[in-house]
Amino acid sequence: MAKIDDVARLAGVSKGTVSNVFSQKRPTSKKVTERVLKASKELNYVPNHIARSLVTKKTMAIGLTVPHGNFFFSAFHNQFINGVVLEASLFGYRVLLDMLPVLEVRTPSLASYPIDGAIVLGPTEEDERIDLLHQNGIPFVTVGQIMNAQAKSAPTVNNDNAQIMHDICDYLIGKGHSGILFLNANERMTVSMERRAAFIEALAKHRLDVRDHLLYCKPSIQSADYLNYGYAETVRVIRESGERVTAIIADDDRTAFSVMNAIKDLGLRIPGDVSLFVICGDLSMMHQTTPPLTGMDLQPSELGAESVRLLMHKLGGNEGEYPDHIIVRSKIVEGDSCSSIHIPPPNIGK
Amino acid sequence: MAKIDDVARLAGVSKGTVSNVFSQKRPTSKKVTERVLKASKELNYVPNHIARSLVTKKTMAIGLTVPHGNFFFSAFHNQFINGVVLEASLFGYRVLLDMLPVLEVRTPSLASYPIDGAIVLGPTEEDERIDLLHQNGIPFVTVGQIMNAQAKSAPTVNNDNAQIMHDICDYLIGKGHSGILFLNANERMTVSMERRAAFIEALAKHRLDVRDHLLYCKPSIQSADYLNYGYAETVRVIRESGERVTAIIADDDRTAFSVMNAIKDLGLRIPGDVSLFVICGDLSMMHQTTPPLTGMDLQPSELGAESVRLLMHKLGGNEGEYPDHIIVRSKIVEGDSCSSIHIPPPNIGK
DNA sequence: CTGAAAGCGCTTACAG
DNA sequence: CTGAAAGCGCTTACAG
Repeated sequence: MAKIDDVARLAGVSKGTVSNVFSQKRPTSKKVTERVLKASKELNYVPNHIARSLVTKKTMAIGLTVPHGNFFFSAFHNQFINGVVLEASLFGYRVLLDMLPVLEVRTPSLASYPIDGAIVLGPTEEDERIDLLHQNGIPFVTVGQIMNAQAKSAPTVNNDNAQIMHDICDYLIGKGHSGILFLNANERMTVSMERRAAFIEALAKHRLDVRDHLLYCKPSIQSADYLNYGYAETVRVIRESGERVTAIIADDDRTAFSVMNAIKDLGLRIPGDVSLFVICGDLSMMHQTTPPLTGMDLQPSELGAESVRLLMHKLGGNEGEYPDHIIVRSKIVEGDSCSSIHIPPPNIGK
Repeated sequence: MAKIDDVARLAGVSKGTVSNVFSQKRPTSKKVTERVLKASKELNYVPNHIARSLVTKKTMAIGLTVPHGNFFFSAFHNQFINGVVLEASLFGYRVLLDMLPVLEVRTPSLASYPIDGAIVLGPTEEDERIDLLHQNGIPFVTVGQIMNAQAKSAPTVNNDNAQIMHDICDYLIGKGHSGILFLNANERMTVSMERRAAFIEALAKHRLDVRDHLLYCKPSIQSADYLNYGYAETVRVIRESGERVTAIIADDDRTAFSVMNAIKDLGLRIPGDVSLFVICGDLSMMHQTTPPLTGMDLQPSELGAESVRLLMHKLGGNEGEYPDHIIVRSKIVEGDSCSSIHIPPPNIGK
C-alpha cells in the first residue's frame, strides 16, 4: 500500500498538498492537482481511512442497533435497514450492524465505539442501549419513542402510533366491529405502550368497553410461546373464553400468518367470520395471501432514511433549523381481510 | 475522553504498561494491573479503537456485501445476516453492511476500505465486488460459487446446489411428476447456473426431456417484472402454452407466494392440481401458508456462521488445517404442497 | 496556493 | 515484568 509520503515524493509536493487534493478542504492549483492524481494512480494510492479518522475524530460510520441478541428480522426491519444504508451512503457514511447484547462494550479489552453516531431501532422502556450510548457521549436517534429517564429529550423518528390506533379502530368499528382482539408487540417496547394507550382511548371514544383479555402482548423471544404468538391467543380467546371476537389486530405479518392459521383451524373464515388487520407487515407479502391482508403502511424505509437525515444533522453541528422529532406518515392499505358486519355493536347509542 | 497518557500518569506507570493491561499481549504483574484498572475506571478510560487500528493494521470489522443497490432482503438474507453478526461477535468483530453500488470506492475522496475482510453473498458471474476486493488485497469469502477469472480459487461457503436439485427432482419425480416448471434465481447469479445445470442433469437421469420453456430465471430487480415473477410465468406456461405442468419449483418464498396466487387465479389447487416446492424460503413462514409449503432447509444462519469462521481463519494467518470450501447441509422439509400423481410419467421405462 | 512541523492516541521492538 | 522512544499515516494550524 502506497502512503501519502510516496505520492508526495513522486509528485514533487508536500504531504499536506496531497492531503488537500484528496480531502478538498483547501483549494489546490489545477497543475498540482493533476500531478498528485497522476502520481496517486501510478502508485495505486488511496488515503488510509484509519489514519484520517485518528486526526479528524470522525469514523464516517454510524451504528445501527436492532433489538437484542437473537432477534429475528422481519420484513419491516429489512426495509428499514435498506432505507438506512441507502440514505447513509448519500452522506458518505457506512453502517455498522449492532445486534448484540451490549455486554461486549463492558469488557475492558474492547476499545471505544468506532462510530460517530447511532440509530436505535425499537427502544424499550429504560433501554440499556440508550443508557450506554448516552454515557459514552455518542449522538443517537431513536426510531420509536424513548422513555429513558437519562435521555428523554433525544431526537426521535416515529410513526404517529396514537393516530394509527385511532385510524385502525375507527376503520374496524366503522365496519360494525365491537369485539376486537389486539395482539400487540412486546410490552417492553415503547411502541407497544403507545399503541396500547391509544387503543384503549379509541375504544372509549366509541363507547366500547375495554376488556383486558382482548389485549395481548407478544412474549419475548426467549419465551417458548414466541413463535406461536397469534395462533395460541386466537384459539384461546375465541374457543376457550367464548368471547365474541369479530376482528383481530395483529402487530406484524408473522403474527398475522399465525392468526390466519388459527382461524382456519377453528373452522372460521377471514373476513366472513373474523376480520384481520395487520399493523406492521410487508406489503408485497400481504398481497399474496388469501385473502390479501388489510393493514397499515408504516413506510419503514422512509423511517430509516429520516433517521439518518436527523442523525446527520446532529453530527453536523446542528446548524440550521431541524426538527428534533420527526413523524413519518402511515396509511391504511386495503386488502380483503376486513369486512363489515351488520350486527350493531351491543353498546351502541348507550 | 481520557487517553492512555492520563491513565499512565495517574497509575504511575508507562503508556506501554497501560497498553499491555488492555491488550493483554504481554503479562503484567497483578499489582500494576490493578493500579492501571483503577486509574482507568476513575478516568473512565477506554482505549481508542482508531489509534489502535492505525498501528495494528486491524480494524476488527468485516464487510458484508449483499447484492446490488436496491436489493430487497428476503427471510433467507435475514437469517444469514443473523448468523454472520452473531458469529463475528464471538471473534470480537463488528459487521459493516455494504449493499451499495461499488461506485463510492472509485471516488478519489473516499478512503480505503476500513475492513479486515469481507463476506460476499450471492456472487454473480464476473462479480465486480469480487474484482474490487481482489485488487484491494482484502481477504474475502464468498457464499456461493465464484466464477471470476481473477479469483476463482477464493474460499467459499455454499450449499451443495447440484445435490439439492437432484434431491428435489428425485423427490418430485418419485411422486410421479414429469411436467416440472423451474422458476430459478436470476441468471447472473452463480447459484442459478449451478442449479440450472443440475436440474437438466437430474431430468436426464430420469430420462425426461429437458424443455427450455420449463426453466425460467428471475428478472433483475430493475425489471418491471421483478415483483411479478412467479405469477406471470405460471399463468403463461399453464394457460397459454398449454404445457402440462404438475409441479413447480420456486427459487424463494416470495416467488412461491406469487405462484400460489397464480394457481388460485387459474382455478387450480395446490397440491391437488399442481405441486409446489420452495428452494430458499423462510421455514416458519412456509408453515403458515395454506397449504404449508414443502421446501429445502438451506440453513442460512449456518451459512453465515461458517463464512465468518472461514474468513477468520484466513485473517488469522492460515495456521492449522482448514478447508477452503465448506458445504453446508440442506434437507427437505415437508409441508403439504407436494402430492403424488398417479399418472405415470410419459417417458417412463423408455 | 503550498510547505514544514507538530500531533492524533495508540503499539511495539529494544533494552533492562 | 516494565520503560523510553520511535512510528503507524494521516490532517491541521502556522507561516509564507
